[in-house]
Amino acid sequence: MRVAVAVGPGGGGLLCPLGDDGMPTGPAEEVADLAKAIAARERAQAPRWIWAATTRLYPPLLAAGVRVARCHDLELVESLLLAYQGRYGEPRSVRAALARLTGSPVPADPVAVPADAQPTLFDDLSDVPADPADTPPPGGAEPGGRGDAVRGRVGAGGGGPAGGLGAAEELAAVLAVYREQARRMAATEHADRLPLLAAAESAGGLVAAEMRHGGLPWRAEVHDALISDLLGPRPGPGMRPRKLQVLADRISAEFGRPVNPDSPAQLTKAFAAAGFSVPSTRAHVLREVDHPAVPALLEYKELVRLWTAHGWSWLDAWAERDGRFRPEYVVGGVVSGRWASNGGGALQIPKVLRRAVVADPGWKLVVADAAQLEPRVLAALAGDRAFASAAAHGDLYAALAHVFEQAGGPRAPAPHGTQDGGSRGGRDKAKIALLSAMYGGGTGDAVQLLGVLRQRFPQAYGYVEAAARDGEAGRLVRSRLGRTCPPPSPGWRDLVSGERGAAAMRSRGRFTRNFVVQATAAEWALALLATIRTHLADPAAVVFFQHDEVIVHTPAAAAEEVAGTIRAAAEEAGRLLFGRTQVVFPMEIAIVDCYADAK
DNA sequence: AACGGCAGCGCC
DNA sequence: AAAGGGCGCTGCCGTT
Repeated sequence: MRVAVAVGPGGGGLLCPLGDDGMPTGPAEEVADLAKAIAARERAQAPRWIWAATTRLYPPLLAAGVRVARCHDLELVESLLLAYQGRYGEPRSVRAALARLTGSPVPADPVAVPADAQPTLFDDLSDVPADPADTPPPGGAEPGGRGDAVRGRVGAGGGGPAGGLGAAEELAAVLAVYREQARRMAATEHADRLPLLAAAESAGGLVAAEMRHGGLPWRAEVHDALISDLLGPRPGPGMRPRKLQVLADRISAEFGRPVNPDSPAQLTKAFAAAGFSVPSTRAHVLREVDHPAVPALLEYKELVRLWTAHGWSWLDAWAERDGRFRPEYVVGGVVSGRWASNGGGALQIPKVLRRAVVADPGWKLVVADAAQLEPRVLAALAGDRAFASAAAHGDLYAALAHVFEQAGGPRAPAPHGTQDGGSRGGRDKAKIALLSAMYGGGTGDAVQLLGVLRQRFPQAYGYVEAAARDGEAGRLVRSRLGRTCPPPSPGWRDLVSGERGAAAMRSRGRFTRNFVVQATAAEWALALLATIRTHLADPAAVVFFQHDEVIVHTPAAAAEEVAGTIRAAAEEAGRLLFGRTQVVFPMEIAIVDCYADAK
């Protein structure tokens, strides 16, 4: 069962049931309260909702207390299909897709509206004024500030009517573009896979909106205590926290002159004056420099990072009064299909701050992490029997180390008594070899290990090698379900034939080599997330997702059950992508009160 | 004063 | 121990 949706003015809209062929089975129904109508149909039929963009449609539904199980997000799918066709970065809105279909001028995508300007009602495109002067920017933004974003959104309309689409036009566009997308998916050599990817991506859009709506539990007072302890009390405006000032003074004293530790240029000069020529002032470089300012400098770097990225201004901006952190997630924001985030650095929460992520009283956090996801994905992708059987159990790296040691013969005997079948050092080497194969590295020890990898696991090795060769030749590569890497940049072919062409060629090879694994891992994670979401019993909710890790916030009594749901979802994700495979995707799961207590 | 590139470092 | 892939965010610094 499928129902197409279009948004009208004043919270109303149009609903149109579709048959299996994607054609309407009857006339569209005009409804005065779209949220209410969708809620009723969701209860009765739980259809797949066909709509223009989850980012526009779903937040107001959530605000009205309405959740849906499934959708087809035309905008996200348009991106996937354009990429599949090698047409990266073209406008992906429904209006643009329709314009391509009808041969009319293609409007540029609207500039993203600021994250804090979320609509409280349905904003259909016809509500966007033709003249920005009609609408004062939210929050009374100063000229040249947020107002420009609003202007850009309207002005980007191109050939369409100035005010965008009315409900009837939007519905017509949704129907036409949906049918066209189905046709394009069916026409690919991955006709059975792209629809899976489309469904997973669309489900991702739903979870992303729900995660933003629900928020990650965040205890501002814990965060504050933590940074106050490390940095000293909150300083006045324009002042450094006390501990940073102490360190800065000590650094200057050790150099014998004032040095701004925030300035790489000043630091380089100061080191030069002291007789140390440093190529950069990165921490790992400075660690090797024998100068008395170094220890204070390293400590300063660590703390200043915490202060600037996650200090009190972060708390002011992001820790909401109801004890939640609500970042904006951007589904498919990374070309590999990983998510990006907008504001708050949601996908870069430092480990020390995980202390501030605490379950509500009577609730638990179920923190689940896919163990060694990318190498397992490679094993399943390549269909390498030997590699897959190494990945058929718990510790993949240990299993590989075992194989390596056998390959090495008497020269590298394994110490006895280790329970995982290989020495610690062997395991680390296996890990390095594998990461080198997937990332395109291969210096030092890794060269030799890569040779072993190639002999013992020719298909797995060959799989990433082939992806690298494709990239070096300027060709496209795809994930398991058909997500496609960008073509080389316009100047790339000239660059490659030029003087320093080899470097550019290898660089693209490393990118495509990694792409096939990273993008397939990302879609495995998407399938995991979607499956978890559909099997989660009501008050429990996914509150965080980061590449290969998911956190569910649940009433304590249901925590064990949630853990089971997650394990089952991991198996299901493997089946969805790879069918029958002996590769397993084990999850490391911790049931905790505080994120910092996981693993 | 505003903008963009870069350095540096946090996460996977 | 670092390197190899992907990001976001901040402050510095040169340019406009």
